Amino acid sequence: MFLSTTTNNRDAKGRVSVPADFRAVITAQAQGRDAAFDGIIVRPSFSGECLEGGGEQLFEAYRASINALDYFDPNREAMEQAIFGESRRLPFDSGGRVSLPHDLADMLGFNGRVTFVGLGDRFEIWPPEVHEARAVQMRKLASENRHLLKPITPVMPAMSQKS
Amino acid sequence: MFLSTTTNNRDAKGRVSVPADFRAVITAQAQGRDAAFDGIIVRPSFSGECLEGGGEQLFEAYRASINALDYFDPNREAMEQAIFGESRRLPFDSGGRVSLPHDLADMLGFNGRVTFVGLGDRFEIWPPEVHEARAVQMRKLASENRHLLKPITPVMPAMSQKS
DNA sequence: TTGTATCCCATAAAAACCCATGTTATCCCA
DNA sequence: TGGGATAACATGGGTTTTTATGGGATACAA
Repeated sequence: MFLSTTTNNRDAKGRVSVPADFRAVITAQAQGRDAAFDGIIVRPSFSGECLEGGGEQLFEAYRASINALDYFDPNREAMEQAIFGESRRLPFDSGGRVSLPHDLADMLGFNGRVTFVGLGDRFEIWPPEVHEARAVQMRKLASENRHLLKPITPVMPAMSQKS
Repeated sequence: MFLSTTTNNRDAKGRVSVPADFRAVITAQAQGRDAAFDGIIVRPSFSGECLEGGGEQLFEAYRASINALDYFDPNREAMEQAIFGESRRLPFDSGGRVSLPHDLADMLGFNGRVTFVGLGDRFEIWPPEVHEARAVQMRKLASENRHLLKPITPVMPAMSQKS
């Protein structure tokens, strides 16, 4: 599960460190599957304001979801284009960095620093200022609607007490 | 189940001992799941006055709850941001401590001592003075409204006492 | 060449790890 | 039931490892 928010530098070569715990999540996902690719996959979000990213697992999930659509459904083609056509593999270098292509950086307005936001199954990459402004709003909205969150912690399966 | 209230020191390195019985709860939860992570996860509460924390189980429950929201519900994005984006994994060291990041400590006003309050499925972390003041009010409010508590003690299935 | 991507090495700061100690709680046994 | 032995816990400090980050050297393509 991707958690927390981290802001890292994007250097002159376009390289950015992927937060270590994100890397750990991806590496863990990579176990238990053929998993050749060591890196992240990103694509412009539907809103166009940020990049959406994850490991190969996330995009496998998208594939399964898209495969559930009818083969000749025009929406399917649109999804295929938007999800698969627009995404990029960004391999880790030896230090756990990826290089964020210039065209994507330009599109999103990255200038020096980028913010990784963990969102459970996936993460997003934002220009720090844009994210900060948005986070304030989201926090407010979430707080106002927190009743939507059902605290559904499962009852534990008979915790075995030792004698 | 997280129970009781404990106040521990936060040392110069930002380390705080998680109460031993809280650790026991988390360890017990960690059995019976893949459970790689050994530690707690915390995030600023909606009120912003304290940290809310729990084991990975709590946040899995949040995930399930959030997944139940419609994919394009703006509330869902807000929840993802507020819950996942703002939370942090705090791994235990060998002595059962976590290090409480400076930015969170500053945000909440921790200066040396922190209070863990068990709340059943989760716990909260407060500056001791703030918690103490609040506890008085809560106690009063709870007392005034104690009629809301249904007497739910289940009828015990004839507990067989020997001797 | 010139720009771009990849690989390797260096480093300061932060995080994780290891060991030590006083104090409290728990156990055991007479 | 008293009290000493034992274990568990909270806490401190030093050391090692990771992490984020920079820069140079190399390979490739436009």
